[in-house]
Amino acid sequence: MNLIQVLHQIAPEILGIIEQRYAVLRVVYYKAPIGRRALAQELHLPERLIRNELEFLVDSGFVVKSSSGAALSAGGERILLQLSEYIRQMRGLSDLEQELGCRLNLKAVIIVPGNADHDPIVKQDLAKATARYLRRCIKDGDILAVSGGTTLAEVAKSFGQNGVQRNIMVVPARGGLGEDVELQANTIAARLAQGLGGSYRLLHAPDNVEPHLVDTILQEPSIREVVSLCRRAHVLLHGIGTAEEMARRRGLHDDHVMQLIVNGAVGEAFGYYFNDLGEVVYSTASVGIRMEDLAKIPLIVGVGGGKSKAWALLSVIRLGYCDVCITDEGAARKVIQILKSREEM
Amino acid sequence: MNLIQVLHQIAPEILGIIEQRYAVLRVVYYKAPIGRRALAQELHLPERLIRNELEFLVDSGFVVKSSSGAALSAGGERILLQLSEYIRQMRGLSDLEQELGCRLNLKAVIIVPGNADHDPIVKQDLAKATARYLRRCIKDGDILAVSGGTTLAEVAKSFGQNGVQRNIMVVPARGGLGEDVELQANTIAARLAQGLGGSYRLLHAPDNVEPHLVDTILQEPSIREVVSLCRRAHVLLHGIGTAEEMARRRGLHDDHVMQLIVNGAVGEAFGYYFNDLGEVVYSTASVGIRMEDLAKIPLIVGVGGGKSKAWALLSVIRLGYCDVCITDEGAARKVIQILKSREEM
DNA sequence: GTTGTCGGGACAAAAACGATCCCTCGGGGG
DNA sequence: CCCCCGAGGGATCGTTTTTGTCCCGACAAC
Repeated sequence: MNLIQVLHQIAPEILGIIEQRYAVLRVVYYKAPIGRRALAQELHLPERLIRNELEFLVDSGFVVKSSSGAALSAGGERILLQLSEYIRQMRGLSDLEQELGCRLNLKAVIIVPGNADHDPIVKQDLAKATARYLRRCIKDGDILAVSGGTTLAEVAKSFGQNGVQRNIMVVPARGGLGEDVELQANTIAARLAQGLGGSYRLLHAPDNVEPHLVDTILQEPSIREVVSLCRRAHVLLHGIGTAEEMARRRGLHDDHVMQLIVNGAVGEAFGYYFNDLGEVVYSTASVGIRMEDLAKIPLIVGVGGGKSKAWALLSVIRLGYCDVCITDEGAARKVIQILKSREEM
Repeated sequence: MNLIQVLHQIAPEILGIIEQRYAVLRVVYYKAPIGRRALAQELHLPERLIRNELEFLVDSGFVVKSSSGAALSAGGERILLQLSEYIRQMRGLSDLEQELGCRLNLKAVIIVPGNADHDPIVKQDLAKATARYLRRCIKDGDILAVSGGTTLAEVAKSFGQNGVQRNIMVVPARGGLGEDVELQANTIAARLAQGLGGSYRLLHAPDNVEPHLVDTILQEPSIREVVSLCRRAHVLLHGIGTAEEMARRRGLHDDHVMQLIVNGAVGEAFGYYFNDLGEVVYSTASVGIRMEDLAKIPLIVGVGGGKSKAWALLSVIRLGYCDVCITDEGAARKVIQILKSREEM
């Protein structure tokens, strides 16, 4: 029995204290400089309590205050990092990771605390965790294929700049999709390449294309080349989204979206829509990576958080083409719950 | 940086909570069944607080209440054991053990939390730790020699009964001394033998004997045999006392005692009185083990707690004939302090 | 039977908390 | 250049929780 378990039993109230203090630190870190009131609103805690916490943190030297609000000191950032590891343990996330990995046959699972549906900061944590993982597993000479979406955009943002030039090629795994340039695979590929100190290619093609045009488009040499790189990727990083979200981003009509949902579509990946058993219920023609290419990619990393994405995660993982899953506590617990309820049936 | 250090920084108040809860558990364990008021008095805490603590502990199932007071449940004893290890870590006793071991060239150091001078329960903890250590290191066929004193009496008491018969011989390392039968080496040897499941011999001789009579007494076969066993002991366990305490127990006159103290005597072992540098300043003739026999004993364990015994401990250890030291936090910190102040000089 | 201590109930004092105020100040936008 | 917003700090005040104390009936030991 380790210290955390003992504490759980002998002094359960302190875990709340720690989590609260951790929550404050974390928000200050991500939102610095931030004032008491904003902090209180963010954390749904009374302002006075925030004041006490801040006072303590300032006295301890973890937080510095300026006229524009509170920010973490260097020591604060250090302690936050340390603390986050123990928070994971406290919530039993290490165990949860093991359980998920075992049940779903994954090479690795990384779970960050919280629920991205309710707390936007969790998405940033997720992104940071993904960035850390990527930095660790990408080797020189690798080709990294990336998809789009808000989560991966966050990953790219959290990457920062890496001065060291490395021989890494980042390619978008899908074409252009929807409106927001920040969420495009192209944009993300470029950002990630910067962050990793590598180079990148752009895929100048729409993702959503008339089936009979796919072959024509692929004859265009610049597109062909990128797609071919993509299919030889060593690592594929893709954001996992709900079917509905993806269908809307693709600009499908409302009734078409409804149709998908009625058919049980919960997840989407590279133009294929799955039900929660991992069966394809609909597919759109797609420039970029295709299902049959996935088998050849040594490492596929799926990223997605929030309880609402649990079914999507499950469906994508069930496909068997996901080796590493990076998600959050909300989604992970829901997935486990779904799996357990299925066992009982 | 481990969890405890992180907690120290991020939430120092919780260490207090833990220590307090631990203190309650410990007292309940040693004084069961005990009531709120007695508990409050013992711990110097307000009664109401004790009530809250007890309520929590009862709800958690660690404590059971009867009409005669509170007592630990099986789960409570388990958690207390677990907790004590972490308390050691919290107070940095593991580090302290290492430091002492290193500075004084000891094979092993065991330090229990607290100060036996102020809190009698610490002596019981010390005894329990000693018992645990003995159980671990005594092998079949060993001869164990023991001295007397209050601390060792406590060790014997805490040993309990061990049903398993083993081939272990316990012999007293010194003769009879003073009045109280409970503190005699003979009594303790007998008790320890029972606890260890071994056999014992008694040394029917006074410890304090006229010098010219020593040889005569040693001619008595029953005495000779025990002393000879003693000198071939594999393990020697001796309680460390202050020179003054031992001199008084030996029944020396007040002015003689004063003389000793003026001469710098701070520690005593087997009839020899040392100053704090480990030099012999006085010796009485002694039946039983002698200084020159110590070198031949493979494992010498010294036990003693309380800040007041720091100098005695230091003097005995400085002799070089102590391999393992079992003491408490109060004494250990004082010893370190003494050593450091000497370095500065 | 007396006595001491047990747990539990009750209650006032005190402290902590929570929700708002107000004031001052600095920086960015008009 | 000035104004205004949001920052921190301090203060108020009713409410809730915690704390300190006392008392009571019960049980066990003497």
